[in-house]
Amino acid sequence: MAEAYDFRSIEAKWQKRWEDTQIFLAREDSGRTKYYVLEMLPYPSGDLHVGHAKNYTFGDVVARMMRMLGYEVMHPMGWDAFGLPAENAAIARGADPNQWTRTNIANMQRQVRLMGTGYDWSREITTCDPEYYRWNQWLFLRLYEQGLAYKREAPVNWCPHDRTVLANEQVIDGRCWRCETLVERRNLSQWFLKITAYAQRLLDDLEKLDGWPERTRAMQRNWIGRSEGAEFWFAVEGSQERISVFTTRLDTLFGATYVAIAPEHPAVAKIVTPEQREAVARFAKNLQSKSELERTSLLEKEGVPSGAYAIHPLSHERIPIWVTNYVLAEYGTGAVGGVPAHDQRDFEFAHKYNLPIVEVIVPPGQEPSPQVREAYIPDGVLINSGEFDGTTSAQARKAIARRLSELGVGEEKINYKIRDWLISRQRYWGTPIPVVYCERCGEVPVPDGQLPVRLPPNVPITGEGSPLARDEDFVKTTCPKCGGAARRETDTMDTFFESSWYYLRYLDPRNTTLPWDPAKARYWMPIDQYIGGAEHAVLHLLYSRFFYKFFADRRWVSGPDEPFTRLFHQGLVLHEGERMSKSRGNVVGIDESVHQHGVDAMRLFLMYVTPPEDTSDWTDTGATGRIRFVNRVWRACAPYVKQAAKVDPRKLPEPKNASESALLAAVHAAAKSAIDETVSRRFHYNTTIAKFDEYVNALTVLEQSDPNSLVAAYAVAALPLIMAPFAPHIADELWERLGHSQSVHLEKYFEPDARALTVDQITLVVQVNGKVRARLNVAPGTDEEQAYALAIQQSTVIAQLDGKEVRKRIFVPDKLLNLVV
RNA sequence: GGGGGUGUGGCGGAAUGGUAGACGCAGCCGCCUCAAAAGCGGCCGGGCAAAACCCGUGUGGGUUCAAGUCCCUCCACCCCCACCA
Repeated sequence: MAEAYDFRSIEAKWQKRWEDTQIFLAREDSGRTKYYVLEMLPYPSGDLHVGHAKNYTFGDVVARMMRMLGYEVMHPMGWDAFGLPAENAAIARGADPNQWTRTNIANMQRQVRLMGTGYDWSREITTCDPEYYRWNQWLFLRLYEQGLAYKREAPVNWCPHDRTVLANEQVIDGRCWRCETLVERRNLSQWFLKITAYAQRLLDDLEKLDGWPERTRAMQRNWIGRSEGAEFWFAVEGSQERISVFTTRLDTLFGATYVAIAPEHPAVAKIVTPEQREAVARFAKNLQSKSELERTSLLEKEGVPSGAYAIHPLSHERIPIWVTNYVLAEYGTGAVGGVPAHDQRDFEFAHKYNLPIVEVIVPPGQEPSPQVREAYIPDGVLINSGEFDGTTSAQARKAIARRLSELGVGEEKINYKIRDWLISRQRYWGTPIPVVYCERCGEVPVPDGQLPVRLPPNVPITGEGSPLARDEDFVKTTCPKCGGAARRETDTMDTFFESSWYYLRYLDPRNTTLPWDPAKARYWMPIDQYIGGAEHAVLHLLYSRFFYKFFADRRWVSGPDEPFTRLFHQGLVLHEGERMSKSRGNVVGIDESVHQHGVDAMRLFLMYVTPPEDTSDWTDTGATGRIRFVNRVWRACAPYVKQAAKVDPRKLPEPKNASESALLAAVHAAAKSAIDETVSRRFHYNTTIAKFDEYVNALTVLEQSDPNSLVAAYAVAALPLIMAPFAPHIADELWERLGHSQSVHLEKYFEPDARALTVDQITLVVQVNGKVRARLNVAPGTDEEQAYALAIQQSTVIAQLDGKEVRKRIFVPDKLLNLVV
């Protein structure tokens, strides 16, 4: 093999070979311990770039390592194929969404194969296949039966550009997460999933997920947003209405000098006085015309008096009710007690409208302020609070809650920020919601036997209104209950529905009677290592946890009721320091990169440039370094292949000299690093690949001094085993040239031997008062006395000791000797 | 405002409390070559002519025989959430 390394033909050869021999199939009956590693399934947007490559390469290295370490590895791939871009392509250039999606999938399949990733393709799924989405519908019906899927009218987020509603999780800074259009509020009748029923469990179980990044757990905690407080009501003077409010600061209750209420609150219409009716209506209308963003980013708090008065539940004082722009209709009860002295927002509002400011909390041992200039937020001691004066905030919260409860006007309460998950979309390219509306029977779920409710082809997509609603052939149906005329639901499901359970379908992708066989879930679940972007922290990852808990409650899965034991967020890939984007024209595509550098070099570069969780920067010069490495491997191995073919890489040779033991140590250190980074789940393969460099460097050194070295031949024989998960193509090619008939990827991983890692000379550091003064080359195991005797002969040490007495010696075997004087 | 995180050469980064800067990129010098590319060898934190010595992991302190690493202070930057009552 004197020829130069031709990565193009060799990589293509092995990709075909792996596929033909199906070496990556996952089975349940191997008797091995299972390991399920999964990258979040991609949306088939058209082309893969090196950012995708980093993600899939990382998962593939982990999968190949675990397989060689003796696990039965599940590593599947699929396509998250429903969604807006297909439909937008249809609107923009008349493409058929199905055709558009299928074309993209075909191209991306080709590219994924081009990367040499070892997937079990027999389990591939595509979520827009009727055989997939029928199980979406089936699961929806099970949720419906349990009261966890329901329809109601509610103020929802409406994206005027995409002409659909959005889940709360899909509104980012008041804008649509896809097109960044300002989102509007609309009252619409929509389907929801009752994720709030699982709020507490979703929160509590975050504690168990110690294999997740802390920031992701923190984000979910914040999103669920539990707060402990109390709910109580104000009577409205001269009315039967009561205004309920939620507060976490019941200790400040006596400081409430007004009630603030959201304009959308249903009580507003009932309590507003005739004189104020017009002003309130105008205020509400003005506010409604504003987008969510304009509304929530308003700095100025404004309001109008309703004209009505509330009665304070304890002091029985009469306080005004104001309709304001700063109380959220969707959180808590939509109304709050205004406590200007102890809440900055209330302070600003009261200041503007000259409402009274009553101080009720002071720091312990302090007098009330002569003039309140800003809200005092911390806990303290109560004043101006009747019988509660002198108690601490913490005591007062309990005591006041008790009193309100005795009076029957309130109680302690836990509130969550999380809302139910809105899944209706007024779009075409999604799973039809399996419900019909019958004039006689009302809302009727489609029976299982009639699934799937198929998405009709050739529906014109103009972007105006729900496309399915215009397809009369689809809409007109008969009632499953009475057989009478009925109309189908024309909304489709949020695509996060299908991605909340797809990892279970991989386990049993061709099952025609159930979405998956619970026995298969018992073997494979939970997912041992999940890999994907941090942007899904509260969308996909929270929805999936919710679904999985529902499945666990139904006993469709067993074991822990969390689907993802360990989670890893890979970092972005930049290009020369900039974010890759089509508009910048700086996207580094897979085809281009593979053609230029080869797959192995690309994989090595992506794993080498940073630890996988960090942002990495694709630079052509950096990638060049890994091409050099691949070529170096080839050149360094070439002269030894003949000899290495006769050497057993599992049998440790005896080194004859220092270069040989250095190479031997480098070989074993490289394997040890690969194993350590994998089993520790740290995955810092950048350090492993650095050790590959040292491996090949040591081999090159030996090659020049001793072309017949047996240790060098051994290093060449072992190299494919050690590098296989990282550079799978060149590894298999070398393995074959060494005379092996079976793929190296089916071999057991190389086992590092501690004996090889011990070298005959170590550097022992001599410190004086903690500063390094000399380095001794000694045999490992040199004891303290020997080391000391050598150390005090060193001129640099003598100079530092300068006749002073050595008060203390610290000796760390094979590491250092510190002399304290 | 709340939460999470990060600060190490020109750059990416390495370092179970124990030799700071492994490995690579860029750069510089040399060998090879008619020449270039590739390859091979060497240098590469700062100060000094310099082995020695001094300084050096955002800042200031502390713990320790020993701190990039542990604790506290401050500074800077990044990410997420946010009139959430």
